[in-house]
Amino acid sequence: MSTALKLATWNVNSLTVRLPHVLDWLNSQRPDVLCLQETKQEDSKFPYAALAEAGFNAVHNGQKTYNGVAIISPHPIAQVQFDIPGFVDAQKRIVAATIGGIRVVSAYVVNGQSVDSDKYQYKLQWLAALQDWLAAELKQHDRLAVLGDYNIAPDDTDCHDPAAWEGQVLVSPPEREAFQRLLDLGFHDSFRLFNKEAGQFSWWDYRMAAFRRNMGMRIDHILVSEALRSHCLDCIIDKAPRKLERPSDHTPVMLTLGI
DNA sequence: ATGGTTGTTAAACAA
Repeated sequence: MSTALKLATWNVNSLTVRLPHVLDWLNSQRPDVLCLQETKQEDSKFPYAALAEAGFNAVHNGQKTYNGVAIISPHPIAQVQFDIPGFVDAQKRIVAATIGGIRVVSAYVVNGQSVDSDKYQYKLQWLAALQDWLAAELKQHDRLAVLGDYNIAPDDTDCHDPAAWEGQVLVSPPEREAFQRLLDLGFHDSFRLFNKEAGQFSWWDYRMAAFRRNMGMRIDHILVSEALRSHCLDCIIDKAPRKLERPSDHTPVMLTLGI
């Protein structure tokens, strides 16, 4: 007898603004795990009560104005970890927890702004720290899923116009190599287990009617450990929330596991 | 066309 578990990730670009969308989505999809990024609020502002009303527990690692990550689940949330251990970072980009025997990480990878920026160097350093930490996590947790906004389009098929973006942040070779090093730890890009088509995106810039023209990137990912790979049943990008009034610029990605 | 939009917070900064 097996149970279906639904694990999702969504960069909401301000939970203050997007809470109605998130509550509607939680109520319609009833995921077992929803990881959020860019909540952009201090923990004192996080809507624990509204989520509890809908039947969900939550843990949040937030800060004012920027960043902020959360894990939401109807199940008990245990062994909560904030930030990357041993990596000094003023920015709130990681929360991890164990839910239903699965180790779950909600990650908001640094954007990097442009390849000649100090923020890009921070991005590469941050990714190196993430890799070291995930290597250690894998040793403790066979069933590990790392969900989030990676701010990396792993392949040219994940970018609407590879020629125009060549060498830029989100697609530059050093970032893609960092992403590959995560896969080399033993992770799988769960979306690509099911869908090899180009033009499947999770983020579209607000400008230039990019969503309508499908000028996007696939930068939100659900990486799963080897032990979870054979349990993956489906992974989809749900474009419906991106079509709503006042949407986030990202839309949810959701993995279904048969456990 | 080196543009455009959104969010936070009050003129930029980040994405």
